[in-house]
Amino acid sequence: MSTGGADEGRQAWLRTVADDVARLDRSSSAERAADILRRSITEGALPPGAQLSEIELTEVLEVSRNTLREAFRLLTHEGLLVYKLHRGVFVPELDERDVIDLYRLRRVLEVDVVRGLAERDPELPAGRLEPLQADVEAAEAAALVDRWPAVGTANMRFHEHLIGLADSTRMDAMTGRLLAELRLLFHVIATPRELHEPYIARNRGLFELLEARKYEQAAADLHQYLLDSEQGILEAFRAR
Amino acid sequence: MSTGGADEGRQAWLRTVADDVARLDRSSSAERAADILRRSITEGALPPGAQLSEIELTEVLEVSRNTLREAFRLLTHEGLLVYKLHRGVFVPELDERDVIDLYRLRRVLEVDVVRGLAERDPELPAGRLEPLQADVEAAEAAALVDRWPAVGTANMRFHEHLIGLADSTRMDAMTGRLLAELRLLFHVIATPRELHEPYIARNRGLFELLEARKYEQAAADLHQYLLDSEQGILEAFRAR
DNA sequence: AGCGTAGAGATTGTTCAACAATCCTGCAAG
DNA sequence: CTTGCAGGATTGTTGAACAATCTCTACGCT
Repeated sequence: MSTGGADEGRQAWLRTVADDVARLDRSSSAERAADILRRSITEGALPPGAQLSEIELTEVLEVSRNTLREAFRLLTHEGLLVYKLHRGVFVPELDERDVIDLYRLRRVLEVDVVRGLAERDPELPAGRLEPLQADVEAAEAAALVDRWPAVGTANMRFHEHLIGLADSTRMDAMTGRLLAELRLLFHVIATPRELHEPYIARNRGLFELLEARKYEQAAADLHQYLLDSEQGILEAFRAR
Repeated sequence: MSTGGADEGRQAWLRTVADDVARLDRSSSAERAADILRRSITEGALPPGAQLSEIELTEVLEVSRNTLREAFRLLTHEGLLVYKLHRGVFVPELDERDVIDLYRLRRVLEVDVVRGLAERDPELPAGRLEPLQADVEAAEAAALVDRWPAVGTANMRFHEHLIGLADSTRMDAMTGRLLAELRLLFHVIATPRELHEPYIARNRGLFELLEARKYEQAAADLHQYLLDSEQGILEAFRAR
């Protein structure tokens, strides 16, 4: 086995392998069950307000009740399910106050991340923006073939990667939760095109501002962007 | 039964009762076990890095393994425990990067809350600051009798109530988690007095600024406050 | 008819005991 | 010094059982 290569290169290699191992290991029946349920919920198969019966799901997912309940707990703490004591678990029904709450946090966190980039610009390695670019292009490609839910997913991933630039595990965790709840909101909206289309171009604009290192303007744009997005969802909500 | 009283008063009364019921109903065994463990951890009986054996704890807490594992999950999502697959649960060992990460988030959230108070000042009902005042006084009283851990608890509660002013359930949840992790950090620090004492007066100062509705200055003070606090913890950390 | 109540049936909350899968330890071999 | 292999201990998962609670229906009362 070659011991060659700079220390830096070797560590990066090891880290990559460690990540892969962690991803494989991440089995655990409960988490696998949670993955399936998470997708069902975020993709709208389980509508808000729906109850998840334990007995039915143990049969479908082929896990025991105890394991299933552990999966429920996982999703509960992500905000994708709510427990009602002695009555079961339900897909939460979010209302306008939740929209406002979610967007308030999104604005605080995302704008701060972008603003913070200015200070640590020098230490940002090249290629750090590549995931953002990929998301922008994925959204544009999906729009060309009228796959609006896919556009929405790509747009969300854009924001996830944007937060990722901060290198803060806790921000990543919070954002994951916030965006999961946001996805919940999207399903009560009838017109996904009107909802997502305007933000394809805005994401590209944001990306180009970041690439040009105009962080302050990017932060200002993002702030307005999120205000507009919030308004759009609130209107769709009131018109439902 | 009297139906008298203003609507406002009646609602407050109902809410109080509802809270009590919820507290009694509080789904029991798993959460009771979690409560005990939470206290053991936040009070330092279980040091960072310690492993929690399932068998031992089922005997001590007198619950089944499944229930205990549910309690573990609860605490895991509060950040007070970490799971290592097939190896067990451990009290997390936080390092300097975690301190920086935690304080970055605290600054973002708390400063934003205070700044946001300016806009919604008119709709803030009177007496909203009372919990903060109580916390300040509790800290001062505890300091007089040299109970520094109690001072730390009161100071934390001050920040919890500060965030509470935003009326954001999600911010409350995040703050709960952040402060729980912070408490974890305190136990690797040998000198609780030096750690907490300076912030008794600063909390009072902050409270008085809020009372005087000088929100902008309060926000600026809080920002510096959190920077100083972060620095203090980092120094204690490096000197350990 | 309207209202409150009792009871049956279904669902969730919790426990227990057992087995499977994985990790850690110590030791022997190369 | 590293590698490979038992053996023992711990965690992961299951299924069944029972208790507690909720929902719904049917009944009786005013």
